[in-house]
Parts: sequence; C-alpha cells; structure tokens
Amino acid sequence: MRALKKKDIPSSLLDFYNSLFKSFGPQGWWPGDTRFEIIIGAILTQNTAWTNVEKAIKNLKAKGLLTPEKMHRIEHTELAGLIRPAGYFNIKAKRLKHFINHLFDNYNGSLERLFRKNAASLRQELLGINGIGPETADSIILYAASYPEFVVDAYTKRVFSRHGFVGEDISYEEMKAVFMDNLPKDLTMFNEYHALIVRLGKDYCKTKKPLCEQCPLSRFL
DNA sequence: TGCCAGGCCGGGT
DNA sequence: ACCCGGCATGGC
Repeated sequence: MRALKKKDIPSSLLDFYNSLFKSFGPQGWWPGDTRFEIIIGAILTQNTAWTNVEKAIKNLKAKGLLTPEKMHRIEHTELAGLIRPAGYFNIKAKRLKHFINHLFDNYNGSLERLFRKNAASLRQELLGINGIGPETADSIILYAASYPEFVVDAYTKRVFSRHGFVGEDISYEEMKAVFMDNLPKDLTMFNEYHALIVRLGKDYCKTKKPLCEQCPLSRFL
C-alpha cells in the first residue's frame, strides 16, 4: 500500500470524492420529506438496514404521526408496535421519545428554535440526549439543520482504512477530523460525500465479500 | 442457514 | 479511557 503524505491528504480526499461522484452521481440525501422525518429516520437507522426503516416510516406516515405534536402524545406501546420493522423497537421508541421530550421541554416542540443554535453547541446538546450518539447527532446537524458537519459511519472507517488513509481501529472523532481538517466546509459536498461512501459500501465494500476489482476506487488501492 | 445492516447504552475492567 | 453484551427485524 502506498504511503500517504500529509500534504497529499486534502487532494486525495477530493480525488476520492470526485471519483465517487463521477461513478454514482448525486445521491440526493437525506431520503425524507421534512426535517422532522430526517431526524426520526436518523434514530431508526442505527445499526439497521434502511429498507427496514422505510417500513417503519411508512407505518408512522400512514397514521399521520410524523409531526412533533403527534409523536409527543403517542404511547410507548403503540409507537414501538409501529416501528417494529426497524428492529430494536423498544429501545428505539424510547430514544425517539427522549428526543421529542427534549424538544418540548426546551423549545416548545419547535425544530426552528432548536436549530437556531450554532453547530458546536447543537452537537453538544444532541449528544446529551439518551439515544443520540456522535453519528446520529452529526446526521441530524448535516441533513436536518444544514450545518457542514461531516458524518462518519462504519462504511467510512472500512473504506478509508482499506485504502491506507487511517488505521482500522480509528475512533469516530479522529476519523471525522480527517475530513473536517482537510476539506472545505461545504454543505453540499459534505452531504454528498457521506451518502456516496454509503452507496459505495453497499455496492462494493461489504464485510464478507468486497468487490474491489469492480470498485470505482480500485485505482486508489 | 447464518450473517449483516447508515449505533448506542450501561456495566464492567 | 476502552471493552463487551444486549438490543431485533428483514433480506440475501
């Protein structure tokens, strides 16, 4: 594997991005109609296939429950039943409630007011809610609040460690810093970059059977 | 059939 | 500061 010099990291990260964009085109994330739906999806997709999350969202939509007010009133048992296809339904019902309760306790249920904070303090506040960790927080900030926070996930670590950028046991914050410190803080680019990495991971970078020969990034190996 | 999916928490070293 | 078991459904 080639050695990567520090000064080459910014251009290499952009080369990666341009190759992915050229191969897959814009991904148009987040897949959701409203900011509220994006937040719900971000919590429901924790360690879960998105196709399963879609079924849960569909159930909530069918009952007209995808608003802060309705979700605030619904009972745990009913909510857990509706999000059942997303897996971990009991714990995720609690996590959704923790976020909603925080929203009503502090902002009268208004996302507009919550997102009035700057990105750094918003992140700290989200991380204080039980059930919201670093990836979920950054997803909410990037895709719902529209601040340029880079989102790291399992695919990001896998792809970039396999290509020699980082060690495979790198922490979340370290992996995030690689992007934040070496790329322009561009909202659209951060948005697409993360989505493209997920797309790459799903199509070519599975744990058991990576398809490195056909991968659009094979020339970087 | 077993493995995996866009993590996170709580309790233990 | 890490390490690990638990949480659960649906698709291949």
